[in-house]
Formats: sequence, structure tokens, C-alpha cells
Amino acid sequence: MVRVRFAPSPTGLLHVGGLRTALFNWLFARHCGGAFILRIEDTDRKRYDPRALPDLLESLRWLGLDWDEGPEVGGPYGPYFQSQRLHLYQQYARQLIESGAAYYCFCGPERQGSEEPAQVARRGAASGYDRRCRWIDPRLAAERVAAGESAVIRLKMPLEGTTTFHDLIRGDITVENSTQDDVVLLKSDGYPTYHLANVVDDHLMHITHILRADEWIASAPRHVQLYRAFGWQMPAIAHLPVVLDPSGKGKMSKRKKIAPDGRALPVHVRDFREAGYLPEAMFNYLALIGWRYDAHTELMSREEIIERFTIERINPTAAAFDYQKLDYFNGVYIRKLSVEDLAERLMPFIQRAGWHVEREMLRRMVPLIQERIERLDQVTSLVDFLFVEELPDYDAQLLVPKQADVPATRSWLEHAREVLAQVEPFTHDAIEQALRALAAQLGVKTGQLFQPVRVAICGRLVAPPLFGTLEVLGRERVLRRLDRALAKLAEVNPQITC
RNA sequence: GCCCCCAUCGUCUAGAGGACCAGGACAUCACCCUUUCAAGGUGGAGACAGGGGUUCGAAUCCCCUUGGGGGCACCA
Repeated sequence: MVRVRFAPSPTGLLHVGGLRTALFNWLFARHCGGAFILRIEDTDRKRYDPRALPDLLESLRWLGLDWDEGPEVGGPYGPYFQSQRLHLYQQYARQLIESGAAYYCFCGPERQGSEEPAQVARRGAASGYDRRCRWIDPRLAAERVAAGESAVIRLKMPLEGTTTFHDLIRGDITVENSTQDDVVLLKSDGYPTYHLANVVDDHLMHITHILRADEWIASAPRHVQLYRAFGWQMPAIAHLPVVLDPSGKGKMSKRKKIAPDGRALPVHVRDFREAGYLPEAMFNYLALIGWRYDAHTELMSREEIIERFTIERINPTAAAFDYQKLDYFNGVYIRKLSVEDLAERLMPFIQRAGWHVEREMLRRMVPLIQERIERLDQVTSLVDFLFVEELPDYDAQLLVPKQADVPATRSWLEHAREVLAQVEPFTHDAIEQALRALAAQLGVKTGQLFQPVRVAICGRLVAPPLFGTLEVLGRERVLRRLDRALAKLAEVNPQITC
């Protein structure tokens, strides 16, 4: 049975890169009918962020990634928090000491941390540590530890030869052992490093496949050596391509980016939700970063993606995160929603804008905007005029169509007011019929007539479709706004035209 | 600096030696539809990083160069 895990560190809010890793693991598990395990790698006490765990669980649930074992659901191989498994790591680290695969190191952090990266670079070593404690007699080292001296445990990497592992996506990867250093497995505070903890837990939790981010390739040889030292079989492993910044330059950073239109681009999962991205759109788009079903199919349901997802079709190239394409996907999914459903999802955004809206009003408004928004948060700027009693001030010249003048416009608006005061019922179809008839009667093109009405109603040139808008707004407010437009026109110098 | 990974339109990609004067999607441009804006429809422009091999034949295999990315913590 396939068993995979997503093992984030609770050091901050979950971002898209992490979510994509989680998604691929989840997809693989669901495709194979295997288990998806969530494990919390909280072994860094300094970087621990209490907001992280709730945010993580909420983010995964938002996308619909359920876990079979892990926090809140338990499982046969728990606990699923590494901070609750310290005794295990300590026990296994000691085992490595005894077998001679690891050693105590007494060099304090100041000794290894003192070297500047530039110095390390010049020296050409893998790290600042020179292995001095590797050669201490083990019995002597054990005595020092027993005497209470502070120490870490380091892995003895082979000094010669090569280490090779098979990556499911990239094939065999080989490194010279001489380029590797002796990593710390157990810190002096008794906590394990990632290297030890992930190997011990993956083994104890019977993980069969490791799907993790690209940036782990460099430390994979250590993990190979660790499995070897323990005499355990290593799970199959695949390194997923990293998610790059939209520019394609560098990893997707956790710092917010600014779009050309000035809005902050989301990076954390919760920000995507707040910006009005649908989880189903996100799911679909994220699946396509580094994975593809075939040459033509991009829009797929969750079920289709699960059915089609295979590791063979993951490609190794890093991919830039394309917000424009995500927006397109989101627009597609918004248009697929039922009116009821979209209204429901829009409600929080309306409320956030501080507007009071009846559910019924919202429902009637939805068809006006459904194919005009790509993100839920755009609703507010599209239909703001529906939620205010009085329109903010606007330029009276907008009322006057090109190739028309103020007197003509006034006359059209007066006629339109008359028609709209009488049309019965005040509904889309009746309004359309009446206004079209009026245009014909006046001998003007429909566009010529509709523009002043639209501006009078919405305060701007670009707006949702007119007849529906009039209906939703209601006769009373429509007539009031027409009166105001006529008043504005009366103040305009008739000589000036657009 | 050292090690590793990667390399097809601006972006995401299809392509596992001949079916490719390279296909799709987003973005972009034009036109159509049309009450504005959208949505939708049609069409256009747009790529195999460079150089060597291998082969009858290379986007596809090998090597080098270049470019990009990742790593080099008692962080994950």
C-alpha cells in the first residue's frame, strides 16, 4: 500500500509552494488508493510560530486535502508531531553512535558559525565544519558526554567514493562523498535535525514514497547514508520542481508581490482565499504546475485529476507561478457556479465592504456580474452603485454620447424617464422592450440612448448590462438618478460636447 | 567559490529519432457578436539557448559552452 506524507514545519503561514507539494502527495495517494499522512516537523524551537498549525490545517481543508493520519485524526503510527517523538530520535541517534556511524561533536555553535559564507566559499568546503571531533576516541567522547559536556551528534559521511540515489523524476543522481559534510543529526538541546527526524519517521511510519521539494536534492545523499547506517530500506523518492516567482527568477518568495494594478498578490494560501480565489480553481491550476495529463487537457475536475495523476508525468523543470492564468481558471470556475452558489460565496466579500445586502438582492445581482469577475473580490468595484442610495459625483459630460450634444441628450433622458416611470412590470424584458421602442421612436441608435441612461444609473461608462441593472435597482432609485442626471445636464454649458 | 538540478513561444506546457516548415493553454493583437464592459466565436503574431558529435534522419541521444535554479546552519 502506498503511503505518502506531507511534513511541513510550523514556522509560518502555509504558502502556495507548500500547498503544491501537499497537493501532489495527496493526489498520488488518492490515485493509488493509498494513505496521505500529515506530520508536523516542529523540531525548531526558535522558529516555531503558533499561528502556523491552525493555518496549515485550515489551508489544507480549504483545498480539500484530507489526511488519513495526522493531527486531529490520529493514526496507528503517532504521535504525528515530532516534538512528541524526541525519545525516538535520541534512541536512534545513540544507536548510530554505538554502531560507529555517527559521533559526538563538542565544537560549540560559535565555532562552526563563526566562518562567513564567503570564507567557506573560498575554502571550497561544503560547510564550515572541519570534522575535528570525528577523530576523538569514542570511549573518550562517551565519557565527556556522561560528564555533562554539551554535544551534538553528527553523521559520519564516507570520506571517499560516491553516493547514488534514484529520483523518480530525474533518474539516478550521484555525488562525490568528498563534497559532503558530517551533518548534525541531534542538536545539543536534544532535538533532532530534519535529516534524522525525517528518516526515522518515514521508516517508522512506513512511508513508501517521498515527494518533496526540489531544494532537498542536495541533502538526499545524507539521507541515503542514514538509511544505510540504520540498515533500512529507503522509500522511493521524487523531487518536485520548485515553484518560481512570476518573473521566473528565483523561488516563489514568501514576501508579498505587487501586481501592475497595485494590488498585493497573494502568496500565503489564506491570502488566495481572501482575494476571492475558488479552491476548485486553485486545485486545478496548482495541479498543472509541473504536471500535465496530455497536450490539450487543462480544465479538469478533482476526480479527473486524481484518476490521471501519475509521477511519470511530473516534469523536472521549475515553473513560474502565473497569476494571470490562475485568474483565467478562477473566472472559468466562477462562471460554472450556480447563481445560488456564487451568491453564497460572494456574501463575505460584500459584507467585508461594509454593505448590507439581502440574500435575495444578491441572488438577483449575480447574473449581472457572473461572467464579469475573475476573482470574488472584484464584485465590490463592479456593483458598488447598487449598494448606495446616492451616486457619488460624476462628470456630467459622460452622459453625452459621442456625436450627440447636451440638448439632445437631455431630451432623450427626459423621454427615457417618462418611459421608465410607466413601464409595467419593472422587469428586464419589459424595460428592454420599452427602451428599444423609444430609441426607434426617437430615431437614434440604441447605443446612443443607452449610454446616458447607463451613466445616470451607474455613474460611469462601463457597467453591467443595463436592463438587468435597472430591474435590480428598482424603479424608485432609477427615477431619482435620472432626475439627478437631468439636473446635472441643466448646469452644463450646452456649447460643450464630448 | 564548490556541489547538484534544469533548459521548446513572454508564461505554463505537448513532444520519449522520421507522423513537427513543432501542437495546446494563458497573456497579446485583429475581426465578428453586441446597449458599455465582459463572456463567446474566428483568425494573426510568437519557441526547440549556442556549438560540436552519433545517425540515412535529432526538439528528441552524447559532449562542451552559456543561461537559469537549488544547496553548502545545532532551519526545515
